[in-house]
Amino acid sequence: MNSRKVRVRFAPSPTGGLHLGGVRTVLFNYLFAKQHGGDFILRIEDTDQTRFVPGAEEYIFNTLNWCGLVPDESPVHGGPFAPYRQSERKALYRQYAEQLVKDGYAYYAFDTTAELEQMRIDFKTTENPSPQYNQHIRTKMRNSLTLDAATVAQLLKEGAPHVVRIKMPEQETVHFTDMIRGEVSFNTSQVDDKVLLKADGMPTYHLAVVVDDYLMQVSHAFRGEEWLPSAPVHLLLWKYLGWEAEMPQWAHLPLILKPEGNGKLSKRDGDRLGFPVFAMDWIDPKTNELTIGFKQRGFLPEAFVNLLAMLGWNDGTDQEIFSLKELVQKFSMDRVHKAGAKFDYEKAKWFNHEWIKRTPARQLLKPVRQILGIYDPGTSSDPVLEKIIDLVKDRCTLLTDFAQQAGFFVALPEEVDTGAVKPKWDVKKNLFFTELLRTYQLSNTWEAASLEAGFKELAAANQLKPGELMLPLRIMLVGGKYGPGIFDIAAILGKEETLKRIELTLSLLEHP
RNA sequence: GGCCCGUUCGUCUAUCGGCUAGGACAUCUCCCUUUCACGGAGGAAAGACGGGUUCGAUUCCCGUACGGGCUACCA
Repeated sequence: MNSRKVRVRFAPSPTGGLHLGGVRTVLFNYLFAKQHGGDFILRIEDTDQTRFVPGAEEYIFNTLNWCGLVPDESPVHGGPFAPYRQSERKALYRQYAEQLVKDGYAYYAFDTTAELEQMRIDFKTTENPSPQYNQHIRTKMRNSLTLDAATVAQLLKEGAPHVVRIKMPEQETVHFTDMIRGEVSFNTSQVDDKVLLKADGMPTYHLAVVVDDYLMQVSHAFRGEEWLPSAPVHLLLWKYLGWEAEMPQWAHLPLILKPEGNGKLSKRDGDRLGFPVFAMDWIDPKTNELTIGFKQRGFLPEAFVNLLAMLGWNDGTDQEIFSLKELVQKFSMDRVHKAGAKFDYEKAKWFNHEWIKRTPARQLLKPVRQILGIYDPGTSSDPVLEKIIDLVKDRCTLLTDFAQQAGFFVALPEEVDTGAVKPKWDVKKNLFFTELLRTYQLSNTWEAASLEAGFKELAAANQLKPGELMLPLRIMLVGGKYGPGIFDIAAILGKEETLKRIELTLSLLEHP
């Protein structure tokens, strides 16, 4: 076993928004690192210039920041193993690729794209619909294994475009112990000769991940299950490069699946089913298309992190609500599931609701101000807003729900649903409210209990049932059939505002 | 097609050989609430299939079925 310091890395490619699965990988990396007093490092895998999307790297940082998963080392934070962008480490990879060729573990391949395509057509059969560049095919292609040394030297000298491919051994069994799956093994004759170094001199993921993990002294490598089939390539590379003793421990995380049907969760599913799959809003600079994020949908970062953690992990008890701090304490790799989990947006919203309920009003001040559009503390002071938040937060599942649940406190209702009272509206009720106006006008105190008492007294005097009058009052103050106790609302609204709204609606009901 | 991984209520999951199979979301019923929610009580709901091993299998092994992933000079 190695006693090295724990160092884990998350290495996204900047090709778009960070989706649920991506953030969960970050989370598990982070939790494991922090739990062991280790480092969580962020590396950017931007070796594919054709897919690189400007702005994506910054977006990744913003997401990590919002979630509270700040790396110890990264392209922006710096660190002892800089640079952390693969595009800036380009020169490094070539030398290792050459070393592999020299040692006979890899070879140059000069095949053109067209030749490769032709090969896939020529060797395609019903039994083998997708022929691979493997130990059989390579003997029929143009590479340093089939060409004589002089020709190869000449081609290289001429600068002929070429790639470096790993030479997979025949009939060897490669096996390793996955932290989640246990013993996993592969027969090398089943895996193809993957490209290690591309014609443009950039490494593929296979070479880069091994070289960088080695150089950056990564001790544990967590990634999605979709990487499992290429694990033998990486294992062999560690061995061929002579670094076997330093190889990190692997963990392949289960996939997050789409809610209906089967398959990996994709951005499309979110669009189709109406829920976010990205942590934060993502605008594709190529298409200008906006994909809504969990943040903008009204999720608290605590809830988002919590829901992600529970998608594939639990602590063995019935507890479901965990703070990030608690997760760091209780997380354990051996309780991560093997099977993929379908994403359930309803449950996700439940997590958010729980977090809104248990977050102190103070901490909700900022997001609520943003949603209500009141940035000026003068409009509504913090203490008042805190009172409002405490009154309504139980009925808010998303932060955006505060718009409806609390909007009427800070502004006149946009729409007053007079239709809800009009059918039963009559002279007696009109009279009652006119009198109520006078009573409230004269009252010295202005708090919920006395307002309610006065209301009921007056109702009795007019021989009306309070129940019939509460809804009209609610419509007057709130505008609709929702919100907390009506006298609590009136108390916060204040005398002037309350009377104003009653008068306003009263005239609306009289002169439609 | 090949290789790899997986399989407990509709969904997320507990169970590390003794199970009347527990919890949560969703759903249904009732209570609370003179709005809408929150909340409370309760109901319905699961071990893919077939073989072993064992006194005993959801749990261990094998096979089958089903699902998923990979099969690019993408990660």
